Amino acid sequence: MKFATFNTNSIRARLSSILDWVKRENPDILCLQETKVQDQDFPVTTFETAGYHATFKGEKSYNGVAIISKHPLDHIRFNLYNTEEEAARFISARICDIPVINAYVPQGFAPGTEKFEYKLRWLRDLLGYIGNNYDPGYPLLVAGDFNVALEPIDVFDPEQLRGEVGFHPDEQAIMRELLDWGFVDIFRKHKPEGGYYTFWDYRIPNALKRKMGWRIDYILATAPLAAKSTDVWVDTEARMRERPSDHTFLIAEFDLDF
DNA sequence: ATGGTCGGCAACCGA
Repeated sequence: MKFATFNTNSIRARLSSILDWVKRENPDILCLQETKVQDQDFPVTTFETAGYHATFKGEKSYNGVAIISKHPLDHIRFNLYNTEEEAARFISARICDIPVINAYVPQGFAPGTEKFEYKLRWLRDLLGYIGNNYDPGYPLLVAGDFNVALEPIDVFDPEQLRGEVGFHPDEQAIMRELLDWGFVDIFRKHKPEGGYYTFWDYRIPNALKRKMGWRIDYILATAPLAAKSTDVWVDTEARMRERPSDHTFLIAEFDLDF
């Protein structure tokens, strides 16, 4: 079973590249973030024509998440909270009896701001939601853009970046709590060494070439599923050549019959 | 060479 996650930074702007990638890589499940499209405009038929099911929750201009799957999705949930007005950052579904959560964690702007507090609150609420609804002894996959790098080896310049948004101890503490609840960071399991990134800031010129990246996208799995992961990689080659996103595809392979 | 990121969406906001 091939599982992937990608922050699109507009699914409409990169639809043809994403479709090419899907046809080439043939993932079973693909979690997308920052689709930036309202539900009535989501390119659902494009994915259906390619042989995929799709579930999505979007809003105008910002955020937006989707799960694309070769296999039917059920038990679909669109909200982290039980409110109508929340941002489109959470979507979950069950695929072949495996629960999947796709999250787009708030970016946080800068420590000490209201946006940063919102990010911390959202992460805590995600942790609380998972703790209240799942059991670490059973299969669960959580993927997405967490906008938090955990360890010094996960950013290009830990000394300079320490304390900045995305590499701040308050965010890392909640991420660690989430992992300690019962997740394995699948990338770290297979690649214990550093220097692998999933995000390069557009605002840094030639950030990819200069290796000025961050590992802020994750595929997390509870122990019974993590035991079945066989490989993980970041698809830097296919980083949307003609229209690069600031993120890359992150892919994990599981020894599961799908 | 005298600038130097994107996308959405229509002026700037968010990343």
